[in-house]
Amino acid sequence: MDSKTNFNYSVSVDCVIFGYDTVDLKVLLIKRGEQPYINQWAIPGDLIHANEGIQESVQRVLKDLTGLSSLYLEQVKTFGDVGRHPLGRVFTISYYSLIKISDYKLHPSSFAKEAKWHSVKRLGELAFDHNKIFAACKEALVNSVKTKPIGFELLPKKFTLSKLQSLYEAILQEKFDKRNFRKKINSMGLLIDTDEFQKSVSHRPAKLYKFNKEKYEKLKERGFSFEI
Amino acid sequence: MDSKTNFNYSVSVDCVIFGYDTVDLKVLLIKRGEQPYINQWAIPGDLIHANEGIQESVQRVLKDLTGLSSLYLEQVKTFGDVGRHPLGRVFTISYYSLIKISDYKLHPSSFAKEAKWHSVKRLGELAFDHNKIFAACKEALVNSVKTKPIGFELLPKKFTLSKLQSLYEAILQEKFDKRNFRKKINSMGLLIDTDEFQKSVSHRPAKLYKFNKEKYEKLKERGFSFEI
DNA sequence: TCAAAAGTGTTCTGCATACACCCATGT
DNA sequence: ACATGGGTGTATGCAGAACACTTTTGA
Repeated sequence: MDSKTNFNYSVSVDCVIFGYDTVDLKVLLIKRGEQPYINQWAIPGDLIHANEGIQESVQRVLKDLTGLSSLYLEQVKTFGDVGRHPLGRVFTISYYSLIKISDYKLHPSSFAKEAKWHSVKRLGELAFDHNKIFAACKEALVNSVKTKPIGFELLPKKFTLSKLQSLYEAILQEKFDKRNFRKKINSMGLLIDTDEFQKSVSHRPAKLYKFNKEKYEKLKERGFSFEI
Repeated sequence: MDSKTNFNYSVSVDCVIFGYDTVDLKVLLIKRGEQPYINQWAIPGDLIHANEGIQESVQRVLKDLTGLSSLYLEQVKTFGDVGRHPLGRVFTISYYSLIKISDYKLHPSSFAKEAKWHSVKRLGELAFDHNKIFAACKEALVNSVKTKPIGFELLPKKFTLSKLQSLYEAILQEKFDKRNFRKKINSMGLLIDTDEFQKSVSHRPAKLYKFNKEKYEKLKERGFSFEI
């Protein structure tokens, strides 16, 4: 730390953006338009600017790419293997975030030429060490989806209990019993029963619920812990 | 990423070293011998060298300071607020580690003039943003101590069930019922009953146990999950 | 004989699990 | 009328929580 000669590394953020579309957990990837790894899919990211905090930087990347702010953003892990970037020593701080796919439009001012939602089940080989980064972020998502009601954020404002269950099944890759799932959700008392129903479905229409975020915040303060 | 002009940041590792001494959970801090924050207590750390991986770097710091390798090492979070270091943009990747206090000696070749174990209950104001770093690492320790048998690593090879209980109580800041605690530990079947007992204690001598690490590894592979 | 910690079982309660049938709607 | 998913209750087992007395040793 004695001289300026130590200041010769670069630091970026990479942001694994998760979304959900009634079937599958998805991740938003960009196709690289330049070397290295040209034309390969990659996790969106950028170098951290000089006067920008880490989280600010992630939010900028996300906003540039999607026009959206994240519903949820969490730092996961920092990667910095010696050879991970051909141009020099680049550390990358990985985050994951959640957005609603239905809100998403590829943003015109984006730095990415092409961006696409990929099912998390079938990712090919990504640029750099991005497969490792993805795996770490996926694991972090799974962990916090079990202990925080962030899953709700991926659904439309009003949703049915079956949709909620499908979402958890997609993320956790595990089937749940319908009655037990509903029992657990109900016992938490975090849903508001709108008195609306699905329309024009060719079966008995399901009730629509909203997530009661205020109540969750209050319960949390009193030591309530969410668990699925 | 177009030119070398982006390579002007610095990256360090900070390592929160936890130990336990029959009463209290402790953390090893060093007293800074230079500006900034001269004479304040700080979490040991160092800049990452050019040809060194992140984890390698943490291990070097730990070895230089204590002469020991860590029994456990885990990356926690990266800090990089714009103003956190007066000399420039310095990111720090924080780790926590566990060592046995009884094995520890201040290493002669150490870069630290003074190092001392502090009870985690009474830390004063630390250098830089080290109070924030400490808090994050403490939380990470608590989380993994509940789900991995890393607590065992902090005790002598042979220990009594009461010592084990005290350790968990110190780390988790929570009292346990003696019978229920023993029941749970026994039901996991991870202890080897040495047929030895404490000596020259002025009360009924307690049985000594060893941790059965091999068995734990096997059980883990079969899906066993440790939980306290 | 006293002080100090070791050691030991049972009861109760609540939560997770397993499980099968009727209901409302569109076609 | 049929196909499709929506919606509901009960019985069982297991694990966590509460709880008090006897034992062994050194001083």
